Amino acid sequence: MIDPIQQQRIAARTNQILDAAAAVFAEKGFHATTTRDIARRAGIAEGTIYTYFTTKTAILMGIFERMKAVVLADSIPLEATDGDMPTIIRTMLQHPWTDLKTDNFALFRIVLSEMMVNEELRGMYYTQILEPTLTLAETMLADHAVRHNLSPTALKLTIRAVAGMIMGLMIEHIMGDRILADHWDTVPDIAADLIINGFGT
Amino acid sequence: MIDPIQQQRIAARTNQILDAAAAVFAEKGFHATTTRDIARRAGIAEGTIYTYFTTKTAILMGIFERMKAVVLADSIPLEATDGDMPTIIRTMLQHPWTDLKTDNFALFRIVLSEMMVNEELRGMYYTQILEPTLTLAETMLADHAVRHNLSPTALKLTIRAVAGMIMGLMIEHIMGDRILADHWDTVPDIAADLIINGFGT
Amino acid sequence: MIDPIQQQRIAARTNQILDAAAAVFAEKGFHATTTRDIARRAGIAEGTIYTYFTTKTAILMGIFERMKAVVLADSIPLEATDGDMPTIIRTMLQHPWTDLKTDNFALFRIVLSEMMVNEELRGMYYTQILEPTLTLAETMLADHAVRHNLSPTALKLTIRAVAGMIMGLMIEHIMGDRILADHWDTVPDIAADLIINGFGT
Amino acid sequence: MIDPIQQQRIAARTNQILDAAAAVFAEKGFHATTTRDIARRAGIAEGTIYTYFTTKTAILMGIFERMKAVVLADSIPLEATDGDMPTIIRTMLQHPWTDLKTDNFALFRIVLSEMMVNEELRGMYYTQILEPTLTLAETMLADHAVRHNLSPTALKLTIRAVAGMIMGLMIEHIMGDRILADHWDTVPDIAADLIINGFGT
DNA sequence: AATGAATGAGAGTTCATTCAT
DNA sequence: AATGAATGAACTCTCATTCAT
Repeated sequence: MIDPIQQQRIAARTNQILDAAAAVFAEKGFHATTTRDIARRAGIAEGTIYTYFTTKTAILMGIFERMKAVVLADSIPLEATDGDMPTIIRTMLQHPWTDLKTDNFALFRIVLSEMMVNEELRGMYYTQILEPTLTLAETMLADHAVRHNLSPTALKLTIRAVAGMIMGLMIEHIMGDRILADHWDTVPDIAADLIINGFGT
Repeated sequence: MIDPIQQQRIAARTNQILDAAAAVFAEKGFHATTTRDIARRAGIAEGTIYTYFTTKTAILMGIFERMKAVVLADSIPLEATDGDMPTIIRTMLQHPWTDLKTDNFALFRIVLSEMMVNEELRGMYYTQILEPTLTLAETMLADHAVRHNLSPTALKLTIRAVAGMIMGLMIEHIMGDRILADHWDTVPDIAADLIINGFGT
Repeated sequence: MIDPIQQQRIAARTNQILDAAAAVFAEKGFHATTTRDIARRAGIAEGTIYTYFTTKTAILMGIFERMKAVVLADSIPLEATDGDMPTIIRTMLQHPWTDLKTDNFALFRIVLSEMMVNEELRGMYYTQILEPTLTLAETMLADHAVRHNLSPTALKLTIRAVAGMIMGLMIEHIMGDRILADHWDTVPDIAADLIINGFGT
Repeated sequence: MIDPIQQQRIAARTNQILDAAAAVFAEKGFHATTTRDIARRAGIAEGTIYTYFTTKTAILMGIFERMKAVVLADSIPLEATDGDMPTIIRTMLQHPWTDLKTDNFALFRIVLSEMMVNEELRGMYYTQILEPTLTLAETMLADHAVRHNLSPTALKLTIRAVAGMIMGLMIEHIMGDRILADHWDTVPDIAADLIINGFGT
């Protein structure tokens, strides 16, 4: 019933298309990219795409799925920090950096763009990535919150603020900010310091 | 040379179109909206749009210009905080909230989406809104940085982190986060507290 | 009933529009010219055009009418040649040259272009200009035909060949032929010589 | 690398579209014809046109190319006249007649019309058809010119007059002249006689 | 499974013409 | 009579998707 060789072939083609699409999307954006562009880049016929994907949007979903896999794979180390607050924060902050320092940055731009507009994609991102991450953080920082008399809601909001900071910094970078571009590697440290110690009064 | 009545009529029609476009864009997104949709919503003929805008994209730019006007008008109070750090931070954080609590939220989504993909719009946002805001903040916090032995670069990065946090929180809200939706009014306080005092160790 | 001042005003406006239209048509062609172009050039409002012309095509007709007036005015000298064959031929050949050496050349291009496609205009040209001219020539050359044993039909065809030569030379000029451009003034003489004496065997 | 079956299919479709376009253009003119008209006439979808032509104008160019091929193919016999003046003239005059006696006549009208207005097309016609033809004639009549003491320039102008006569006669025919229509077959003889012997004094 | 030609709905935009002022 | 904003039909061209081979 399940032919593993078949499956491999399918997976290979699927990835081939996803790679091509990711490359062209990153260059031109989702809407400006035609299925013809994708096919050409993948070195296949336009029609072949539709053997593996029902829709141009489905390709974007596919790209998203792969990104998700990467992100989730990376959140394992977070579970190994074992309670030490500064380490937890630092780890939280450093991850997205590692993931996106590669060429995925341009792609993130596209996915984010489409996410703002496509409810389904937005839902997928929230349910499958953002929410689990936030929940994980809540769990890990629960003790700390108790120690510091932080209400559960306050904790949740704080965590959202931290997560938001990460996302916001990436967007500012995308916007073309030179300062962030020039000191991108030190950003996690600065951010971690800010989060832990505050800016002072 | 300048007929004020004419100008008013032009301004009125322009705004009428902008309002209609904003509404439809917010509902369906920029690409999914047709010029026909806009015309219908505005109660005018499709061709009339092109008396006031050269291009569908120009309408989006027009929307952006109006948003800019609002944002800049609101940044005046920031200059009146007169050096008190907590007040500065709190003011910085509270503004976007005021601006966007209305229906502009959905619109912000669209503009952001297009910004990720449209270089011109991105440039406009960065040059005309983000950069001036960041620069203003730098000026206001310069003294504080000196007192706390913060290098100019560290200050710049910190400010970017704070600004990023604001933007990130809005995006998380857009993503559909219930916690943020339910406690949206207390977010500025929580965020300000986090920035000023830190999360602790 | 007939107010002469009114009529003058109307004639003036009509000509103003016709001048403007002729100029723009000559530059950009009939289809590429918009009523807006014409209005701008004439220094009037777009709507005003329709007080004097029912249609954009009607303007072209108007231009044609004025050209006709010029051409017919010029054919008077032809009647004064008084039978001398070489003079007749030379006169026939020289006229169009005089008319078109001015800026009308570009305009002729446009009218010809539209004539090829617009039956009404074509008919007007044939009935009001070409046919009368051919008939006039037939009358004037009737004696000569008899003397040379030329059948009436042969005469008619010969006349059409001569008239065709004139038109064809103008078209070749329009096509951009350098030789004709450089020796445009001597063309009537060469042509007359060819018609009268022939090219030889 | 070159698949002959593919090429045939492409050529077939291209011609199918060209035929349809030629027919509709001839009926309604270039501008009055819509791509929809062409598609309908060709029995294909509108979009299919654009697999074979980049532009509506490109279709006109394609038609022109085919006309060119016909004309050039027909100019071979001219080279075989072997110096005999009357034969040369007669051959020169008879050719266009053969080419255009079919339904191409209406089409010639359209191409001419557009040529008056479209610089590119005009250039193509001049460089690829008219100029080569004129040059060929110059070569063939060089000896004759010398014998009759005709300067090179006079020869060139004379040839242009003859070529112009042909074109002019066709235009007069297009204009609806009954005489030419009724005696179209004898026109080349009359014209040749006129050219060779002249009209007399 | 792969191809790529064919499809046709639909998009943005133009512009001759109308009409309220 | 003059204006010029408004109109909306109509245009060319694009492109995601289908389907015969």
